[in-house]
Amino acid sequence: MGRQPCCDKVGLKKGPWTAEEDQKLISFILGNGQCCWRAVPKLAGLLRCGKSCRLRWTNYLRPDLKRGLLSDAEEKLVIDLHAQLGNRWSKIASQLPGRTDNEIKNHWNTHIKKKLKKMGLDPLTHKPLPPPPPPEHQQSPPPAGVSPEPRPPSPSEEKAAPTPEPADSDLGGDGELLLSKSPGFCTDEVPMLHPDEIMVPPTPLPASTCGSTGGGAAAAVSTPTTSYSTSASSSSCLTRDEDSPFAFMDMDLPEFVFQFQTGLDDMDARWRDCLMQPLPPSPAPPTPAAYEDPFDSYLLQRNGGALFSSY
DNA sequence: AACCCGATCAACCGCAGTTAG
DNA sequence: GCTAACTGCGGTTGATCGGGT
Repeated sequence: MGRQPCCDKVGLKKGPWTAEEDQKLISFILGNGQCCWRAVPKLAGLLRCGKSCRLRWTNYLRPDLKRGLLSDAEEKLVIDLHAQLGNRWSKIASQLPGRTDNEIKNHWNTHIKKKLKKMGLDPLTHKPLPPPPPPEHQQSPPPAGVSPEPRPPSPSEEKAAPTPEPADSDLGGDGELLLSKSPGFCTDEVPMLHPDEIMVPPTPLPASTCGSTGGGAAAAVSTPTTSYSTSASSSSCLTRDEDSPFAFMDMDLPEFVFQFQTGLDDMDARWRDCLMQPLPPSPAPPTPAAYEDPFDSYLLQRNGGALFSSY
């Protein structure tokens, strides 16, 4: 006999996560570290399967995530990596600190694919597309031995796309990626997280500073998922990329960021404490004025008016 | 104002490899 | 060594949003 089932699928919740669920998950992981996802839902009091918890954490709640559109450099890197790795999104994501495989996959499918096609490149092979066939009323079958290109590949074809096998040797040798030695955080090598390893967001700056610092990394954090529109007012001058309080991890740090370093430990404790607080029975939406404390203000801005994101 | 449609992205599904019993 | 659960990955789906008509 093997192990116990990871989760009995009966009675488990599906669909978008609520703020309360997020808080429970964050609190649990902050308090206990990241381990055995199977046990997480039970211990955290969530009616989710461990898989769902892991996904939510790695794709959305993880504090080191850099949100927002990929920069040009990142996009170039993704294209470069895809040319060598194919659809190995997790491998590609591991070369882009703060990005998830899901995010890159989505970006590829929604942006990069189109760009490459516009440029006349096959997104699968990264080679020039054959010229489009002259328009015909009825497409006649291609001659024997001739591939009816171009056409969108079926999923199975895409899966079997000519992925240059990098021999999975960490791209060493000739196939070594110049950019693969980035010392950044690897998303598919997520270390065990402990509360004191969680980066703490710096105090937000007033909205008036947006754009003037060139960073504004902490000015506001949208909580996407089901609610990224809710924080529009507080983050209107920022891109989502800039929204993340953790976005500075691999960026040129705006000077003001360093001003917060000294108080970081204290903030860490408060971040944790705040997250560990049980939700009030019926949280009254606080008014912005009620949060004169920078940290509370951060939470307020992050979630567009609530300590935790409104859904 | 209402509707349509394309774009976006969080979340789910299912598979494969790994590992515990 | 076998079986079944666990974990991670890639593909796909569906809800939501915003722009156009």
